[in-house]
Amino acid sequence: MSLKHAIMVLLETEAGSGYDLLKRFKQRLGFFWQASHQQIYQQLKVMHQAGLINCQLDIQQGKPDRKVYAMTEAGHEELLAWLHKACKPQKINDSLLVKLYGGHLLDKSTLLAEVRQHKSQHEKALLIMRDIEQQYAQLQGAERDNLALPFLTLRRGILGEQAWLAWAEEVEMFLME
Amino acid sequence: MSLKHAIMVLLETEAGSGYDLLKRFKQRLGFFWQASHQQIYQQLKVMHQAGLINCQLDIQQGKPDRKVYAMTEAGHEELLAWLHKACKPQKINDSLLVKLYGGHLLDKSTLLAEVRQHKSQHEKALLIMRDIEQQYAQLQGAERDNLALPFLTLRRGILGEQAWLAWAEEVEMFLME
DNA sequence: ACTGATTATGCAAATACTTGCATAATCAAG
DNA sequence: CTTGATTATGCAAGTATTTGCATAATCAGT
Repeated sequence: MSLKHAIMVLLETEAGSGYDLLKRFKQRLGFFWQASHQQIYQQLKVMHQAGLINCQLDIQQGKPDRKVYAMTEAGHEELLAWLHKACKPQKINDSLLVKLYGGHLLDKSTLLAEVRQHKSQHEKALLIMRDIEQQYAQLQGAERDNLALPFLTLRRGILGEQAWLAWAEEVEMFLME
Repeated sequence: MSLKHAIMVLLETEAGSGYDLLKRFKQRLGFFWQASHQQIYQQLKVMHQAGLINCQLDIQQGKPDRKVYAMTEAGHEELLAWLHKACKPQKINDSLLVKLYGGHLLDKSTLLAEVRQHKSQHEKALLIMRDIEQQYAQLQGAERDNLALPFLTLRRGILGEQAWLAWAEEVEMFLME
């Protein structure tokens, strides 16, 4: 399982609470790793018990206390071991394609409507990524160098979305006939 | 959950055993829906209990008996209901990208080796899909028309793999510096 | 003052998926 | 004649994820 390792990649750079991590997932890994708040909180508990991370209570008035987690030496070693081990190819489970495969049971206009709905989501995602790409383009020196790898993961998102949209045009062409 | 619905899309066209379905998943939906034999057998049992499919024993000598499943009326209705309902965007969890994001903890040559390993898998997949595309291109008339939607799902695979490989070149360029 | 979004955490139950094991026959190749 | 691949099915246990519920304060807008 790799939610554990995704969390550690984020904690390695900076300690944080479950809620912090939820936000970091959305902002930084969201295009290629999606995790819900329940997954994160449950996983943090398990990882804490396993000694991969430690926890410091940040007592706040009024608000519930924040639990700030940080990597332990054992966690760091586990992360490095994972990084050195080959990872499996991504598992793909895309219900839109299953639906399209069985689309002869549906009329074209229904399929078209759904494809277009998905298309607008992908367009939105692409715009956001393009925006981040622009911000990166304006960086210089060490700041830019430090973000080289995250930038490459962003490029994966951009190229992936472009391909999705190019495909959607082929689908639209067919369904509008 | 949609494994259920993927199975129904396959059973709708033709009845089959768990093993048949396993093969159909690999050959037909494999590029966008992956299911293991345990998943399929367990799911068939559940679906049978729920009355979505029925089961006929095909007694064979020597070999274990085949259980041949077919759609029931209730299953057909459930499938149609699912097809008419909008589906969620695909959930993406790609550990290679998590690894790359945290790649500053690793040396470039290690990352490069892993990316190249994945690249060869994607190249292989693309070749297979290209081959099926060629076979489709030679079809004519009704046979071709019947496969129009499966062909579009194949196109998704091809465009997706091409984008993946284009991205891999950017990554290699950076990692070879 | 109220409403709804955001911050912040969590339990419990249900559902889904993976891993490891297990059986057992047929068939093709060396 | 034996080895390994393919056909064919499944249990049991462990791990992971989803869904629904629950609490409670702050902050911005109306």
